[in-house]
Amino acid sequence: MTSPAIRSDAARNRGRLLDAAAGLIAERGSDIDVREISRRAGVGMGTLYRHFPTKEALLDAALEHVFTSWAEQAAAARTGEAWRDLSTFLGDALSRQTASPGLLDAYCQALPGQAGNTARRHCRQQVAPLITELVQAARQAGELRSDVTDEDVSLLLVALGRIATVVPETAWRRVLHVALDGLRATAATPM
Amino acid sequence: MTSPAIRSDAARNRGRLLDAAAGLIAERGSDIDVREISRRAGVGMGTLYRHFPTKEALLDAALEHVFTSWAEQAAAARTGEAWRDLSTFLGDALSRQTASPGLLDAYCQALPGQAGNTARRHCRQQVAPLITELVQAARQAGELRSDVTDEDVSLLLVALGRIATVVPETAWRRVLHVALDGLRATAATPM
DNA sequence: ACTGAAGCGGAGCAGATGCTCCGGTAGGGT
DNA sequence: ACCCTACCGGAGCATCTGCTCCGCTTCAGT
Repeated sequence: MTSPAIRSDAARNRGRLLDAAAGLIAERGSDIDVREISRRAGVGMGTLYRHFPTKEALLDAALEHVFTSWAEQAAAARTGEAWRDLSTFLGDALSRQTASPGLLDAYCQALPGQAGNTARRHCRQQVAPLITELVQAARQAGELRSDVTDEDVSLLLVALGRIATVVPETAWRRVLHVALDGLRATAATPM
Repeated sequence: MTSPAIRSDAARNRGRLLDAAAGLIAERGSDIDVREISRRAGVGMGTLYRHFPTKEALLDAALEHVFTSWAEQAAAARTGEAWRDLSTFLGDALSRQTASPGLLDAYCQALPGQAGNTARRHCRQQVAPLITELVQAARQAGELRSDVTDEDVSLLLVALGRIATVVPETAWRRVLHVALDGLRATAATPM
């Protein structure tokens, strides 16, 4: 019959490769040597390229896991208090970025208008709807200024992500605080 | 006599190398091939390495020019209206970044706490005093919130620099607007 | 057990990139 | 006009990195 029945070692190695790639992305961003990925996964290079047509494909697959769990945890953290939810979402996202520098890099590569890479775009779509919801809720609660879009918030997040990898947490939290104050309805100055 | 008297062709070639490097940094950031620099300068690789011990040294020298002229033009644009000066400084800096993606990258590499590279740090010091002045003036005028430091503003600039290279000007100007609103004394929420 | 096809490992290829070396060239003081 | 020396150019070296190739291994259906 047509029962391809994936071999057990193949499945195991595929998982190891994804874990290794995700770990390395977390530690050092998306600029990694394929040899290092395969070494960390405990497999050979041939195995890597049997499972993924290209290095980029592997990184995309690994990132998708990362983004999915980010979206899940962020959704679970919602309390219903709109403003609080929005600001903790941003703070948590930046914390996450501090711990794994590749995260918002990947998100940035998926911004509309960026060249190509549909897989990265798919990563972004794991989180984008959540941002839209948080923004809408905060706006309807009258706490977020009404002329701010979800894309503005996305961009703000990506921007802050750059400094989150570079300066200590106390420093970027100050800037986040300022940015949040700028997002408040009470601070609005005509665009 | 002790008249080293730099040869004319040497001086000319050194200038060409600096121009070529600055141009390429502007167009594509700091990740450039030495072969391309020397080709654009119309000289050979040997010439490049006669004048600069390393690629980094050449880039540092080229960036110093760029930063100097940035600082000069920004200082010349001051009007005395504190808030206006601060916000146009930020807008102009981001415009500059849009035109030459390597700019704030270099500035970012010179942030305190970053690893090494004294030359890059020297680049930052071309602009840092100006930021300090602008921040002090705006604060004394009572328009900038009092709990914000010049380093906060630097970080904000670097952060916004990331998106300035990636989305159209209308998009990053919106985010800048929000950030500026957050900097206003009237928007301040306790840190 | 048996067997054959899917899977595995890592040497090696091709191209990119920072830098060096050295035979030849040309500036500029005499 | 001459010559010495600083200077020039670019072939070539060493290294890195994404990817392929192919002989050997191991799973899983019988």
